[in-house]
Amino acid sequence: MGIVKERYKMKFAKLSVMRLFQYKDFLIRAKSIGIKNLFSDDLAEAMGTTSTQVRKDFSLFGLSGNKRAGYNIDDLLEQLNELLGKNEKQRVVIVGAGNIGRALMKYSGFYKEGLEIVALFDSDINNYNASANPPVLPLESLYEFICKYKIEIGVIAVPYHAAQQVLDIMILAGIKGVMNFAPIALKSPKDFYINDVNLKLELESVAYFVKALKMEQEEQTNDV
Amino acid sequence: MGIVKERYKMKFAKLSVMRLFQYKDFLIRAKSIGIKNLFSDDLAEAMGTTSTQVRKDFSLFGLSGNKRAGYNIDDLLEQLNELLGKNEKQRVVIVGAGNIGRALMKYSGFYKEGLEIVALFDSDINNYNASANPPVLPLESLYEFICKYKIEIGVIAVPYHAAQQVLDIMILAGIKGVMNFAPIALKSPKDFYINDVNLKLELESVAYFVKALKMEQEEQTNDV
DNA sequence: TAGATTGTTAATCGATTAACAATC
DNA sequence: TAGATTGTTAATCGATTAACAATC
Repeated sequence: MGIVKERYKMKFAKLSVMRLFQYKDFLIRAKSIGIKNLFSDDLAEAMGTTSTQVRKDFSLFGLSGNKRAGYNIDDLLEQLNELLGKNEKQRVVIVGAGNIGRALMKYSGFYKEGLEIVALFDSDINNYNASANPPVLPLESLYEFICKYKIEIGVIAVPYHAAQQVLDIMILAGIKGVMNFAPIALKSPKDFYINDVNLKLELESVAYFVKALKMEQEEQTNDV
Repeated sequence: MGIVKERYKMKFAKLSVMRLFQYKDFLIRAKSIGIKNLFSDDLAEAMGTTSTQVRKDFSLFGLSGNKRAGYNIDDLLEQLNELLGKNEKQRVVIVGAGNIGRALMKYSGFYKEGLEIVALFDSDINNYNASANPPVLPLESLYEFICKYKIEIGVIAVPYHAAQQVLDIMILAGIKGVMNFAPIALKSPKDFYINDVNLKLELESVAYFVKALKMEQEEQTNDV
């Protein structure tokens, strides 16, 4: 138990943690088609990374394999589940029932990862649907709901001018971390985790690098 | 002209480029309320970063200010527009007319950044709508459409089992870079840019760090 | 001028990659 | 055993941060 706790460190990079979740997803699929063991090479190939990266990640989190047979999928999955928290379910609320909010809501894979989206909240009365699963509730009931069900994770999928307000309510009600889609630098206490996801910037960066690629190719052509 | 070309380098990190787009958005808003000049400190504050970071980013891309008056918004915007390509419009196709595809489609801010979403494609006949703006077209017409309009940027918002197929068509038709929402390591030529966005992993990582925060706090309590 | 700010160089930090010893 | 694989240490790479000279 002490060892497990020891492993939970904030210092771990988001990217390492995300890769762990990816390994886990792949292992589940591999297991479902009857595979029992895997080498770091196999995992690396499937994920588009290197075997060194895989072993480094595992080593960082204290996951170990076997020098002859690689990694036993059952063992690894058990450790990953404990580490990534499949066992204790974590409940999530989504604020904003637009396309982004709905996209996450519809994703069915969270439940088996220990995440449960328990409700959406919206300010538009036309979107309310208390009997849906998950229900879409009025924004006014957000604070009470979070308190009542002791929710700790939130998703902010509202327009940017409403985001800080929503976050403030969440913080007050006891949420400990959010995924934020609003394009704004939110203010929060330092023991609060914010993961900003800005889809506009992600697409714009693609446009930039496509242009950069073209420039490079033109330059090479000119050099000849 | 040579100088501008020189600035377009693949080596620049995605994060720096994304920050440039953010600076630009903020500058546009600042300008719209009548501000003429800004210090790196002001920009940093608005973006939740540091003035050193701002100046470093600018320096990297050859953007300069003034030791007394900071940065002139008009000048800076002009340079950023040239650098980030507001001038030559780039057209984008989105494949997958689900919630993610629609979320991007509905976003109205792309046009003024030089990006134009010209069409969505879907395999479900119920989603077709050729007269919408942008139109939703059958997947079968993707290849022809890309060729005809010389599209260079794509968004892959389809289920993971269809993603590689869609990408292969895109590559064949002349697309140079994509934003990929499918949770799969796509294969592509090396002069092709892929920006993977995995919303599931982003949310799961929040769950992890919330748990990690709690563990740390418990540990501190125990230490007393 | 004195003070404030930029722009750059150097230092630090962190993540990835390479090298390789251990060992099954 | 010989060969293959893990796990770790060291090297590299890249990005952020600190320090500070230049200068308006």
